[in-house]
Amino acid sequence: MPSPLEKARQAPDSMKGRILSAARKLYGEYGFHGVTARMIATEVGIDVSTLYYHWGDKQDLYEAVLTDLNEEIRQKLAEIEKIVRGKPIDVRLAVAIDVMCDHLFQNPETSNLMLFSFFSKTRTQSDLDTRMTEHLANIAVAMGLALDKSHVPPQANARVLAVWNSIINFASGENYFRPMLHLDRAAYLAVVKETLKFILIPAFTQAGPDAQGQERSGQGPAVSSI
Amino acid sequence: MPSPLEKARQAPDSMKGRILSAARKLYGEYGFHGVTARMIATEVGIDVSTLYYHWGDKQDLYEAVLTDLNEEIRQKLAEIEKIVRGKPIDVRLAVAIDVMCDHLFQNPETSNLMLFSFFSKTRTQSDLDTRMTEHLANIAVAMGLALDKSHVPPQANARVLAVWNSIINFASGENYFRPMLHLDRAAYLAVVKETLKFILIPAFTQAGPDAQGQERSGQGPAVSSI
DNA sequence: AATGTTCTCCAACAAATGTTGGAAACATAA
DNA sequence: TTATGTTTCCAACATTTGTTGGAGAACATT
Repeated sequence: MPSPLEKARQAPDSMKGRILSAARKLYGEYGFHGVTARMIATEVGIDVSTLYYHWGDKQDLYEAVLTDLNEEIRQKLAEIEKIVRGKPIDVRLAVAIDVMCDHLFQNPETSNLMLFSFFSKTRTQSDLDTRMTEHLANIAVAMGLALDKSHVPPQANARVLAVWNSIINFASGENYFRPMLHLDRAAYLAVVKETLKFILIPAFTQAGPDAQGQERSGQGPAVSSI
Repeated sequence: MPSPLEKARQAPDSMKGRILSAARKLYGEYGFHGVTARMIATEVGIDVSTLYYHWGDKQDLYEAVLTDLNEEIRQKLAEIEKIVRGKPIDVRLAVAIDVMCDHLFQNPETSNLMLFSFFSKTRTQSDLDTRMTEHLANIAVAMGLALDKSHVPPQANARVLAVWNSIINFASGENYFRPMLHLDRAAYLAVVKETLKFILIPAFTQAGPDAQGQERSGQGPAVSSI
């Protein structure tokens, strides 16, 4: 029998897995409070009590969705890191932007769920929180903003967050932004990638590849411990 | 009697105004579906039916909140534009970041409400949508990314969106990000401002003040019609 | 004081929602 | 076949939620 510890990543054809992915889709669209147990059951095509049979209460299911989400992100980041290891920072950023955009545009609920976690009040502290800290630390080290995963200065984390958020914003906001730009999906995706590279790459390359974190133009204190 | 058209910006001490600001705070924290009419009434300290007496149904009240929000943003942008008119782009950005951050950190629900509008599915098309397009066009022209408010290329709008979103993300995400960075409010605000300047200014200054929109490093197609 | 208007609350209703008990359907093994 | 365990659904429950009617208080105007 499978390890009882692998709670995440249900077999997608099992009933439990089908419920999980329907819940994920709906929670991503409407947020926790915007989704009812019956909505999820209808999406799967089952009775609502079957849902309770497999996944305790609504909160448990939501946490399971977040755990699943976290695992997906971890995998994607590892995949990117494998591609860009050792490359210069501008290439790293360009590849990360391309790969993450492609992925997030194919899984629109992913970025939505992250944003809901970031910006809505939740009563219970979620699992995603601590995992997110890990992801950020890994990226910071990979980008050369910190030397040690366990000692990442706040400035470095903040820069990683800025990059991260920029990317997921455009993915999450497609329904809102794309009509404003009058673009079809493909054109929107292309413009987003181009814009992200335009915004993000100069910040990390301007001072030269070995001077990341150096302060320029005298705005605010310099990042010290890098 | 006051003009019936000034629906937004209620007198803050009137009952209608008190309800509006309580609703605004709560909708900003929990989103539309996360807030009940009774929560708003309790926050104000009145009975729920009094709320209905003043503001039709829950949806009407939410739309009123968005209209109010929009007016506040318009005012703030106008105020910024007055300060920075004619200044070079790096100064414009630095001032805009400082002023907007100060404002958003004092009114945390503002950025939350915008993000909810951007990223959650809403059944009814809101007023904020069209206003947001106007704001973006104004900023694009002010930043020199477009010559004419009515002809802003999608690339220019996308760049403005990237700047805009970066700012409101840090404000909205304070509850989530600040514990991750282990900073108090003041330090967080300082790091955010520094980070935003680090990320945003180089993109618009690197190629020189008269070359905004020029493509660099060969990523993607150039912005043509600027 | 009398009267009309505005405001506020109490109580209630219908619908929606989270949740559960139990019976049927299904599978599996003896 | 029977016996046993698993899965699914039907029906119902208690609570929450959006919403309204009506009675009284507060207030203004005569």
